[in-house]
Amino acid sequence: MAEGGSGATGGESLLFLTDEQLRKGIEAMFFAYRGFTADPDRILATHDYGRAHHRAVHFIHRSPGTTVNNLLTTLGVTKQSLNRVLRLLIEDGLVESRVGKTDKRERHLFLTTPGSDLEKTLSEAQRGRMRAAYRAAGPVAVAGFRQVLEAMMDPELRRQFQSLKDGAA
Amino acid sequence: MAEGGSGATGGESLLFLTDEQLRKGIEAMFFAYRGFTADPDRILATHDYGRAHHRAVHFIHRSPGTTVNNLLTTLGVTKQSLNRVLRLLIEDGLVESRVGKTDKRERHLFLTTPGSDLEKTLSEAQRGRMRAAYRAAGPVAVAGFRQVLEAMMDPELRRQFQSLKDGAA
DNA sequence: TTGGAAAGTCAACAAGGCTGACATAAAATA
DNA sequence: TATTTTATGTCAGCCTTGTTGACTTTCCAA
Repeated sequence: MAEGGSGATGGESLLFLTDEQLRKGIEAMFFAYRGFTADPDRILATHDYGRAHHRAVHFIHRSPGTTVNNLLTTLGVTKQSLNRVLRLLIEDGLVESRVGKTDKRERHLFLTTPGSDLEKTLSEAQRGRMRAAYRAAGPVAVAGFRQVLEAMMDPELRRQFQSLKDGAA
Repeated sequence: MAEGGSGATGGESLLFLTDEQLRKGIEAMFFAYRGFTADPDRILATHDYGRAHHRAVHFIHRSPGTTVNNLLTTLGVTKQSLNRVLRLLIEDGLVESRVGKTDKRERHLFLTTPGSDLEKTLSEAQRGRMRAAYRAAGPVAVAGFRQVLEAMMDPELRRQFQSLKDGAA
């Protein structure tokens, strides 16, 4: 209230830490996350998969050969929960699970060609929205966006995110 | 890859629209959202409520006297789904439902004192993290954060968000 | 060599989405 | 006035995706 209503946030003064500003940030996260997942969700629905499958496929693509254990740390779910998702993806031939060479308890996960295709479709859709948002907001805003998001993560997740950020391949 | 690794995003050039940058933004959203919900989730767990209850309580606090129909548009769920949540909150005495004066079909929703208390606890926790992130990133970053989030919303949700932003009381 | 830890799987349950069908009351309209 | 539409609530049943508990296989270290 009593806000003038110039730009998106004002943001020049100390005002950006009022409860009101924080509440707006919270609601913005809520609504933006809905948009963020909307496009992949639509695609997934036509394939009888859900968000959980998307996340698995994304991170297997991101780190081919990752183990189940790695993956469930990244995703923050229980192994039982992940297992259900993986089982279906493997049955459907989107993911391949290879027994570890040095440690036979481990399963290394890879996308098959159809798995890669789905990943591509999903990430294209999601990147499309992201690209539009980035373009609309401009590089300075994007840098700020990323800074705030990183600061919002739990420290452990932030470390994980940062190690994913540049590294690997 | 081949990124130099100076700031969070680089962000000065056209680089901010590469697929790699977009992928990082996507993963940042994912991990940040986990942080965003972590604190309230912990509190809710001790009260036998879930995220759905939090969302209802938040928006009833935000717009006291709102109708069921308004609320389910805002939340983007079905009335059956919302009803299950509201029924429990009303039973537990956190929410009060008053028959509309002008239109007696409508139910207007209000937080009771205990409902307000829970809302306060939850939003304090969530604002705490938000405040820390805002403080760490600074006002310019915050402005950018908000710009990108708004650009990411579905147009209809964006309108809704913007009308909530300053308006009402 | 044996006992514990680690990785993964199976089973069962809960939360919270969803659809469909139906009831009621009130409002709007023909 | 009679009919239709709107707002809400409720029952039943389904699905996804979390959870815990119990179990097997494998590895490693005492």
